[in-house]
Amino acid sequence: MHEPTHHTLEEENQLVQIRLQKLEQLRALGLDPFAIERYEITHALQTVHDDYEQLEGKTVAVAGRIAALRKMGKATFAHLMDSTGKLQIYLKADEQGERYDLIDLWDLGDYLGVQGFVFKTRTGEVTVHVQSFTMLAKAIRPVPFPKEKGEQRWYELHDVEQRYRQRYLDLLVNPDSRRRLIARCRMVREIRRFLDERGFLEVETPVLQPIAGGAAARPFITHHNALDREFQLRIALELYLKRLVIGGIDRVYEIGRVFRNEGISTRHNPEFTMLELYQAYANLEDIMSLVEELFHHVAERVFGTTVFEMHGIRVDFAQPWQRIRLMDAIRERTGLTEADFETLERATHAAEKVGISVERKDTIGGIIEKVLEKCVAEHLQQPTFVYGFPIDTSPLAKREPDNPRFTRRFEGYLFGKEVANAFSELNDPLEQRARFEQQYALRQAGDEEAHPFDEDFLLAMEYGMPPTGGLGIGIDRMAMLLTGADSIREVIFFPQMREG
RNA sequence: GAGCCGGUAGCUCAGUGGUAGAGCAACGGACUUUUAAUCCGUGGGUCGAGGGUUCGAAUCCCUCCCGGCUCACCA
Repeated sequence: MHEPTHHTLEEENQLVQIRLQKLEQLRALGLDPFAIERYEITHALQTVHDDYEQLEGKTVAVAGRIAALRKMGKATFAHLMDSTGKLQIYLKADEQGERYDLIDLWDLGDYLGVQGFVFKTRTGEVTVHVQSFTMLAKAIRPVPFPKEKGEQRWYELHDVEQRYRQRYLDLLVNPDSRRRLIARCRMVREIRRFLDERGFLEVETPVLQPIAGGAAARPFITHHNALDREFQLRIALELYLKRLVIGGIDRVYEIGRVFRNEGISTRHNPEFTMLELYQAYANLEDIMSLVEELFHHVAERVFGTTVFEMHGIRVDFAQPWQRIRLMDAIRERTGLTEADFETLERATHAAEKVGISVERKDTIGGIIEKVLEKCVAEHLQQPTFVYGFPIDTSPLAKREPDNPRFTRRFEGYLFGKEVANAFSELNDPLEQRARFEQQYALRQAGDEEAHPFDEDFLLAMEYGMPPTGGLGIGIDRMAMLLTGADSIREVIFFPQMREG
């Protein structure tokens, strides 16, 4: 634990000192900006542009941050910014009288409320001719608003570290960041809307779990003082949602944070957002259709198009996804066949032939999935369902009836990256017990990420679980692909950072 | 965890052994339809931190911190 660092503003630089002095002057004049509680606005800034025809000559009240300030003697122009956009304001000295000098106490970043009439300058820009104004709050640190001309920007906040650590500044001054992060929020909203329309119930399940199961990953561990026992932070939503299906909630989903105690990279944040849904009486093909419709819906509703492009590849979510059996995809790309993976020895040999190093803990299925990741995934640019995953890496999925080494499981790929994972859920409690036992054996053999044995979940399944289709989607990854972000940190407001 | 690159003014960046710089921002002045406003002037720095080499270090060496990219585990 580190003691928090306390700064005193007196120690800060002259830019802060000057703003503090301006604040004092305002207070001395009885205009303390921090005493203001409310300012009644008639319009958001963008709506003044949108409704200019009706508003011309009319009086409006608007508010926002000062994002640009151009004082030219006895006339002053400024731009206010709010969450909808920007609007220019105009003040004249002879109309304002003594109050005109208050402009000298304005800084970029301050909040201003103004009342005035709407007009267009001779260069055609919609502007509010200010009659009265009030400072609503003051920024005592300089906000790095860039210089702008049209779409061009100068002196923009580029420093990646500062953009992540002080995301509020990034949001204020970098429109691309703002658009991308808001798009992610709207995606989540549209996913909810899509599922709600189809009769799914959104639920919340425990984050603190006795045994974090449902995926292969190392958990975070925490401690409950009153119970004096250890809990793990969830690594997946799966096993609790299935308990709810057993409890009669036939269509259920959760969008929630899960936690995996693993490395941080451009594609990994220790806490990330998962969507998992379960639909009783649905099979794998039903879930494929659901995924197709979900992406179509989100694309259209959030981005207004079904066509997306990344690195020169165009995809269209109005089209059905391609479907290919995993072992067929591997054969197409490597020439390796199912027979090459019959035994661990042969599978190891086959993997090494295509340049993949096999670790001791790898199972046959693990090796097959490595071949998928290394040799096949990058070719799956168009939306594609790869189905028929090995049984030993899919301990919660039903077997394929005619090929028991593989399961009724698919992964959805897009632009070469995995975006969805779905099973026809295993609902046979006897087989589920046997699968957990296999995972337990792997764990005993040193695989820390093998699925834990969950006796309480088995108990639930023994009371009867319907045939069920299930789906998991990494929301952050989905947001990266649809917004064209190269790093997961660009689609998470506050990504994990080391202590700075 | 490994390799490569980076950290200099509020912001964006120059500066590779010899007095710490530029643009924007700030401050003072001029300017009543500007819009990267313009013009004149002024102030502003723990050069990520610590140690070392040297007459002299932002610069060379070592250690550490933080970030980026690539790789490995994974979603």
